[in-house]
Amino acid sequence: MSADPAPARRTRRHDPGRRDRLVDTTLDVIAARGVATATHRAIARAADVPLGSLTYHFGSLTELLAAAFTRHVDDVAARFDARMAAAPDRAAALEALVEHLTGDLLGSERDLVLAVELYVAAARDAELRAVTQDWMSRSRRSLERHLDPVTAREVDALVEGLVLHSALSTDPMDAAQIRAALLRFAG
Amino acid sequence: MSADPAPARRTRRHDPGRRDRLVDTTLDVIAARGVATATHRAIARAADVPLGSLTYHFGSLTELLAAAFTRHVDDVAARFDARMAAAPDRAAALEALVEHLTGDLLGSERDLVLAVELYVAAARDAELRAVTQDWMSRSRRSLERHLDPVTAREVDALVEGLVLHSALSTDPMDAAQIRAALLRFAG
DNA sequence: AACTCATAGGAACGAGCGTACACATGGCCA
DNA sequence: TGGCCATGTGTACGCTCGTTCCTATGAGTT
Repeated sequence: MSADPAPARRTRRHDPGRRDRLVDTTLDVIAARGVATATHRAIARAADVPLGSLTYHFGSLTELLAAAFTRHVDDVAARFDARMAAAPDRAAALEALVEHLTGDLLGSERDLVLAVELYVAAARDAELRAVTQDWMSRSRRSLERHLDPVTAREVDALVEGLVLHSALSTDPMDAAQIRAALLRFAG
Repeated sequence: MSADPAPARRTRRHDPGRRDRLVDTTLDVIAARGVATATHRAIARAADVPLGSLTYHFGSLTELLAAAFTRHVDDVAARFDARMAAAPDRAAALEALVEHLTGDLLGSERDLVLAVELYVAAARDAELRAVTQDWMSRSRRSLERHLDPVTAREVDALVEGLVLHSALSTDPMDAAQIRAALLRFAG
């Protein structure tokens, strides 16, 4: 302990990509301790940049949070759509959906937490709600590659419930139970 | 404007039931503007009591929020269990579930908002997560009056998803669509 | 009537917050 | 080379917050 006080960094002027790294660090902070603790100061500390750097690159904290969640949603939605596009038929699409849900979303503590934190933030902030809605609609469009619109919508709601359930329950459903539920519903 | 400065209330000492009214007022504030705005000061203002009164009756803000959400969950869970108990068979139970969901929960802006705010708060607070888990398990037990445990669990997750969906979507499912989804799943 | 103590009331403290702003720096172009 | 200006930095302001603390009051008891 009591290490040298930041010796390496010094006059790191004109740091290209800092804005990008701030977005990444923001996601890290949200995933680690929740959107409520994602303050300018906490993010600045985690990214090892001065406080003023945040308000220089982002006009407000909400703008930064929106940028972070947008990046995350883009990432997850793209992965999901790739899975759906690669599925040759409806049965394969359902298996790919199970894989996405149990592997990508619920398998990664980080992705699960980020999803719930986004729900949380969106519940009260219109700008973040737009990000959530974008995610929902992209997810539904991916499902509609193989499912009819009505089913796609219902599956989407069920998926949201399973995510919430996994995050809040002490005794969450395992992969086999989730698979059974989805197949029962849409199989 | 510039009305008399609180003329009626004056030396309202020994106010019985104030603790209860504080819990109710807390729910009102949460429903109106979100759990993030439910501060000591906001609640005190809404209840027309001095700030110190809150910390006198509740050791901390979290304790007050937990008391408020507990009261709400008790209320909703009791209403739901009454519906389930009154249903003579499985088909009637499913109709009662639809009624509860579209009428009680989603039909009341207040109840819908409170449900989502509880999810939100529970995501980061262990004490409030216990309240959520209690709600989930009571809801599941009510469903098990007519559904097997596996189905009850899956229906519970779907209901959570439908609640979240209704709260966050610009284009939420209507009662008929929700009924169709539930019946398709468990009917 | 005197006493007591649970309840009520209001002010104050220290901390953390978003944001604004004045100043420093150095890459880039004339 | 010299100067401009986008970028980087550190400090400070004004605000709200949860909580603490001291004082006042009056209902119930003796």
